[in-house]
Amino acid sequence: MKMSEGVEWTAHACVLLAALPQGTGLPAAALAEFHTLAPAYMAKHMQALARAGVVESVRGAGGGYRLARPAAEISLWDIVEAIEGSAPAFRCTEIRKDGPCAAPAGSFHRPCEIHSAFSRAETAWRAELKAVTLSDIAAMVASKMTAQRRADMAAWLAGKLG
Amino acid sequence: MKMSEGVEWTAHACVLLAALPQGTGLPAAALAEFHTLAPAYMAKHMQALARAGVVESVRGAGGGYRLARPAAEISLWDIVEAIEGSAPAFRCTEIRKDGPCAAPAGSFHRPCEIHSAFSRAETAWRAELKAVTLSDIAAMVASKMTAQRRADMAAWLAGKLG
DNA sequence: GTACCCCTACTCGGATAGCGAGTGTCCGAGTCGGAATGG
DNA sequence: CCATTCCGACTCGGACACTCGCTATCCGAGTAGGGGTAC
Repeated sequence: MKMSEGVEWTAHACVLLAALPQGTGLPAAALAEFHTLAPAYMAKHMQALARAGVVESVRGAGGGYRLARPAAEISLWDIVEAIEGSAPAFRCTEIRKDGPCAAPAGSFHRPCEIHSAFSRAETAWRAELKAVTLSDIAAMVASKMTAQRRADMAAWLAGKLG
Repeated sequence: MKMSEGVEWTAHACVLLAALPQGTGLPAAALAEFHTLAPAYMAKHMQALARAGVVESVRGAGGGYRLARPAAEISLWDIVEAIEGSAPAFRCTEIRKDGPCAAPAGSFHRPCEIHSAFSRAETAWRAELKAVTLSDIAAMVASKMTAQRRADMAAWLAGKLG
């Protein structure tokens, strides 16, 4: 029951993208460099985000990834879904339909009580993630940022955006 | 991001134990047989529940597993924690402390915004699971059970508890 | 001077190894119950 | 008939292979941008 490391990587990368001027992006190598992460592996995760429609990819010189829609319309759940998929963590295999006391398949009240309890829990979990958008996080991060770090970022971005 | 199959297995097994007369139990082999599951693997999972204090084990002839406390005091979260451990699914590795724009380690507002958002989501998830007890599930299952199945179960249990 | 073409460099995308956690099984340690035995 | 002892069977517990998915990497496909050339 552990989440892929890629979720953390891409979440931070998307927050960085959200801080950029509208319409601009960064290549995967730069997104990895910003947090000192393995470039090839970061590239793989960004592909997943592109497939899911969270970011758009631009090939060729000066290309890279940029958010596919405004940061206020991208939630943490969108990122989790892109990396991990939308399948629930708890998979009900309906084991109650087998065994010496099993009733005929159609006679059960479905879904089973255990399954529905876990479904409720996951729905609550997803609701919390859907309530947090990239713009929320970017705003909070920006409000806590020191002037020094803000200057460092501006200088670094200037070198990347050319 | 998928949960161990053992959670489903042991959850159903515990509901069965909750339906038994107070103080009585069943061996792991019987718990597996009831849902046609691999006996050895079920035994392994029941060991985890015993280590976590959710069930008590009794060795020797006529022994087996029984709930360590009343069914109303055992939640689904207790079972998940026993099988999966209590570590959160999202592990923050603090990647923000590295990179060309990283500030000194102590200067960050902690925890990071992404981390706290995932923590809130997992807290909500756990709260839902903690709100559901074995007695809740057992009561719902019992209320939906047909007379035929109730008789089958009584006969099967008589053969096991014999 | 301008328009066109080509070529280089850059970036994404998918295909390919490596590794660790979950999956699945088995055999030894420990214990209870009952049968056999002697008083 | 009853108490004691011993034996057998049963059950848990941990140690041992195996599989699958996440981790990590590299190379090919495709494209933008700039320099060169012809008009």
